[in-house]
Amino acid sequence: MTRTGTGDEDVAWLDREQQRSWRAYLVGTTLLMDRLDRDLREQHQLSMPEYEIMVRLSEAEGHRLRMASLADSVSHSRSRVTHTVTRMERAGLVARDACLSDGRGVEAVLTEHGLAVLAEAAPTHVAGVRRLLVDLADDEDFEAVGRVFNAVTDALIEGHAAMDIR
Amino acid sequence: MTRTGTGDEDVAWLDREQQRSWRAYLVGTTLLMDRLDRDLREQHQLSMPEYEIMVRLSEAEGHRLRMASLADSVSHSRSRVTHTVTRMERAGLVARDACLSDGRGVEAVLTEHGLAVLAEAAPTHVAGVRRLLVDLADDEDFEAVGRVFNAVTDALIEGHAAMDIR
DNA sequence: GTGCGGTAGTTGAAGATTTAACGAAAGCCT
DNA sequence: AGGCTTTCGTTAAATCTTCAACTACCGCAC
Repeated sequence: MTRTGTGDEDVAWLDREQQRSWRAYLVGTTLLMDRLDRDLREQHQLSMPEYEIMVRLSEAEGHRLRMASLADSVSHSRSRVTHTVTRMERAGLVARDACLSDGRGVEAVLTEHGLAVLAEAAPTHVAGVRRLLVDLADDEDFEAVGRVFNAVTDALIEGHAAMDIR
Repeated sequence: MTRTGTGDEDVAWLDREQQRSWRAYLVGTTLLMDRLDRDLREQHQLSMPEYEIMVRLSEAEGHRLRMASLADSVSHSRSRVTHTVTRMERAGLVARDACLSDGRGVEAVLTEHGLAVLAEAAPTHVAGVRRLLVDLADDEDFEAVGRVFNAVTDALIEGHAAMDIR
């Protein structure tokens, strides 16, 4: 509002505590994702994005999902999902299937092998998430994390908020 | 402990609420980082990693830091920082300088131009962080995020604070 | 001093992601 | 039916990141 000459007066900077939280989040996220990804790769020859995709497929009807839904559910670009699924297909984790109801459509299906790999990977991955994140936080703090990032998601995806109001 | 045949009994899965928080965090982070990065690129021809590096340099003595410190402070690999700094050097944002006290060392220095670009980018970037994250959360919730990811960082970096367990 | 392990930083190739453009099929409107 | 627009998924190229060497230098032991 006032002017003193530095040019910063109208900028709503973060206060010291907010700054600290923001950086902790940035750095912590970098380290955490890095580590979880590395663990998955070393122990199960899977990347995080691949794992995420397998989880979504495993939860779907018939272990299959249209490419677009898959992309939306993990919030990755369609192109990215195309590439990831191609790699996974090559590894025998998923298969592609034409969509009967829509000539343009393609469905990704989790294979037997994919399901087996997921069943192996899930326990160690979840243990990592616990050990490196969930168990480090108070229950209340972790719930706060959930609230905050649900709000972020709502702000960045149209139609997401409506779904969650319940 | 007991066995019923599904094989899941010894696994400490996340409960419904934890699961929800974890996914919100994953998806929210993906969307948020994507968006902040996109905004920086469109408005200032900068990527998030580049911006992060400029912030660290701007806060350092003489606007300069050893490559290794820079890498540590943003939690990126040294190789990554080498590549990023090379690109930034090409863009005239930083310069490289030999380190006097250590023949192996290299210092990255923020140029005048780099400082000017940062001064332009910072307000809009911070505004985005506020609008898409900080202002969406209760103060207390955001502080919780800070606590959680400080704990994560402590757990993943030796010497950061950890090692008090055991 | 010499040797030796460790650290600093770079390099090039491989891998992953983004971007923009594209062909094919749907949906819609008349 | 015909034309127009949108959506689906893929592709190729550019960009960014990781990975595994590799050089150069430091520090310490002897």
